[in-house]
Amino acid sequence: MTFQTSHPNLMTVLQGRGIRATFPRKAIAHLLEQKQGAFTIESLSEELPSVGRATVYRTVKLLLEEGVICKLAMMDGSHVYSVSRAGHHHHYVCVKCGAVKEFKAAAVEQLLWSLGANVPGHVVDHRIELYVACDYCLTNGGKIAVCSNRLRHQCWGLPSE
Amino acid sequence: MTFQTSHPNLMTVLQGRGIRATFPRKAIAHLLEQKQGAFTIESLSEELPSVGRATVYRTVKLLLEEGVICKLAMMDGSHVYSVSRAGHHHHYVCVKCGAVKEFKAAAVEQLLWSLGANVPGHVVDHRIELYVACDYCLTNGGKIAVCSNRLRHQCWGLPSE
DNA sequence: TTCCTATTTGATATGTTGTCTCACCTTCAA
DNA sequence: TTGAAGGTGAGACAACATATCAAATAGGAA
Repeated sequence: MTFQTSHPNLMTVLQGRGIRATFPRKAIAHLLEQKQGAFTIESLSEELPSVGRATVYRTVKLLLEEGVICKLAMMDGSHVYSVSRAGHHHHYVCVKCGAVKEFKAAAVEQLLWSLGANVPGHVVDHRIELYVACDYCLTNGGKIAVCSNRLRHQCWGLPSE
Repeated sequence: MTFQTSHPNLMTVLQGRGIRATFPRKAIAHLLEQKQGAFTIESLSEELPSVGRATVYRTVKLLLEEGVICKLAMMDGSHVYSVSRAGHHHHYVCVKCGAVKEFKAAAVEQLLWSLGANVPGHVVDHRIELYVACDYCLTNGGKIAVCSNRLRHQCWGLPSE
């Protein structure tokens, strides 16, 4: 398993791909460079009141398409975003404080590949998320709540007969 | 990998858990027993015009809490539901026709367990979804579209430095 | 069977999240 | 410096989901 934290200047990377460096984009890119955990579009919008809501949505969509941020599904189905600092990777998310960490694990890809071989059809993509209670939250009683009611059961089936 | 298809009478199971057998619930349970693939709340609502929309939402929520259906995240972040026919399991979803199949794979659980051991904190839950183009869609050119624009890249990071 | 009450329902209001439109503004190459 | 292509903000609109509340119902008690 590998963790990555460093990343180059976002706006420079985007300009290199032919994307115009407008004021809102620079502001968002600058903000994202400092983000450690997960964020929502609304939180971005609140932090940048001078940027229109529609533009925040548009820019986040652009950044997703460019692969510099990731969209994560929380346990309750809501979404958060996080800056993508590695190549293809997966996430673990603290269900209490919203902290997101990336991990890469060759074993995961290997396993998915072998699962894919058993699936009738052609595997196009996959999604893996680990939901955790992080060390900080465990030792602090989970007080830094961001996403309180996200801890819910899903996919516990009927007893098969 | 194991596939499961049979399931007991839904409403009976729910009654056994102290849930009242009202007309709308019976209607929804009956419909779900016949569902093979994924469905949305709107589609359920259309199939049951005599049941109020709010009640469909409420009942789906109830069934989720009871674990008899699963909520699946599609690649574009939208949601579909499917009847949960096994115990803990994962899904593969056809991104063209929306067909959903469950699978169980001990290897997955084993791997996730070992990943969890490397994660700082306590793993609470996980989510795995495989997105596929199913056999039917591959041989039929994917014409039975349900979820057309769901085939999109996610989580392709910046080159790490 | 009838009655009673807690639960459930449907209609509708409201909230949340995201997209669309369009007049105006900005970027950046020539 | 200039002009065209592209981007922006405000607000309308759309899709999806929850809250409210009077009326209806399920199902146990009598």
